[in-house]
Amino acid sequence: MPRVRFAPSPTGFLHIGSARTFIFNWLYARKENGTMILRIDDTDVERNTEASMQSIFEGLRWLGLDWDEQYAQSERIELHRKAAWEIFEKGLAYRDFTPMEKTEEERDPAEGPWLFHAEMRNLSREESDRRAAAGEPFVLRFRVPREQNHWVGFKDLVYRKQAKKADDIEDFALLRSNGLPTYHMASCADDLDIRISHIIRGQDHLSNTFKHILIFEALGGPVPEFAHLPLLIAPDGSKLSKRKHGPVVSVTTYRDAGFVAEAYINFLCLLGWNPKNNQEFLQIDEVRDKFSFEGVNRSNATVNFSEENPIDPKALWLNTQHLRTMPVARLAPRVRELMERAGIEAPADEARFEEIVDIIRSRYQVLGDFSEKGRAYFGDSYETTPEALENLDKPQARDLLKELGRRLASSGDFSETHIEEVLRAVAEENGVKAGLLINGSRAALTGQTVGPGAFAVFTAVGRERALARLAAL
RNA sequence: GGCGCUAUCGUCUAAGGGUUAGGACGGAGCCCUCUCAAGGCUCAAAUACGGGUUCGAAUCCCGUUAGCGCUACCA
Repeated sequence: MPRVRFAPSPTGFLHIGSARTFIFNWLYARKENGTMILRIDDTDVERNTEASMQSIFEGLRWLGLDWDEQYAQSERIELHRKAAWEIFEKGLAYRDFTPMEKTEEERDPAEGPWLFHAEMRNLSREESDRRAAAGEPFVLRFRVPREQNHWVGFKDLVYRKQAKKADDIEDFALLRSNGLPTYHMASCADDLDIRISHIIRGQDHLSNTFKHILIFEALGGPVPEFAHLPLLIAPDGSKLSKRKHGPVVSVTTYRDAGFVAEAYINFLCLLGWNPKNNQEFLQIDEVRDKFSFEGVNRSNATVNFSEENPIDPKALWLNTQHLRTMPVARLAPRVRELMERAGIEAPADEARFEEIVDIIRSRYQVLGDFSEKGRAYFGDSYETTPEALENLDKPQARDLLKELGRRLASSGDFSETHIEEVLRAVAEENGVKAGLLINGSRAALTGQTVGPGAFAVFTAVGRERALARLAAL
């Protein structure tokens, strides 16, 4: 059974690319009956913040996807260190006493790639131990094989066969001069210890994988399977960054814009993956059932946003699809919460509340529409638009609408069919087109010229309010 | 600079030797209609470039170009 992990480093909010990586890990774990692990890669004490950690959890909580085990790397540093020294003891790593500044100077890209300091790589164990004992600072470097034609390879589940000459890999660091493990060291030691079977992550790690394989092998552990995901990029082709692209890169932006998590997950899944059957509107369970790395493509996906349209239109479209089709019982609580925050006194009765939501939801795009365009359906504080006023100001409109109200008031029947009958009768008796009263009703009852069918509007607004609004004309 | 990855409509993508290069979003138009949506129909819109291989290439190979990634004692 596969064991997969999502390993964010808490240096910012939950990035949409990270969210997608989480989702793909989750999809695979759940599809294969595996284990989903959340590992916080918080080894960089300089940049980690508690706030960032919270925002990652906040984002994941909103997405509503779960995990089975959780670890924090910072609590496992001894394990990483032990692993590093194990590699050293096997002769596969060595101490490099070169000061950091000197190393930096020596690395001149124009001169070609830097691989290692020969003197340090060749230092005898005795000399190395002696200098270390004397307190001289060092970094522990991996001794990358230097025989002619040594290749490191693996088969990526998405990018297929990958191979690299060892001579194109520098002797990378395992332990810093302060004794703390580097990312490569910590990550691999943990993956081995936690028995990760599949590493599913962004393609930005594809090149790093060669180093990781070297570490896994040096530790004698099984080398996990790898699946790299194409990256999410901005319309200008650069990678998504908060500094450059602003809030579009944070998942909370979409939550705040009124997305239902189901829709946003759906959108993210479609970036770099497809079910091969042209289906795009999918529930997470369907994606899970259809998921395979075969369906993941290899080129980066552009998130389509601009100044004028900060939200990808396809994401918006998916949101409308989910909004109008998801079980009302699932949608209603979210709308309820929104109403409370907006200070709208919605009906307390849940069945009644759901009825209203169900009637109006099919023309809304985002949750916020319920508290904006939907005000009149839930409470009495709403504005009447100039267009609606025009409809009411048409000759006879107000009088006949009042008359309609009186007739409805005198009847116990408030069904849509009955309302329609009465309305058409009033129109006919007075020699006006039904449209005058139909559009007038909508204007009178909601203050708007757009919305559900006029008779449904009566039901949605409710008898008491509807009659009051007609009477008040 | 070195190494690696990638390249189909504006965007997400399908087609892994033979298709009028398909679908979706977005755009335009028509139909439906009590409004607005939805829905149905139609239209515009793509194989980066150059060479091969082949009877035949979006698909395979090579090169060019472009983008991205790695090249840190960051992750």
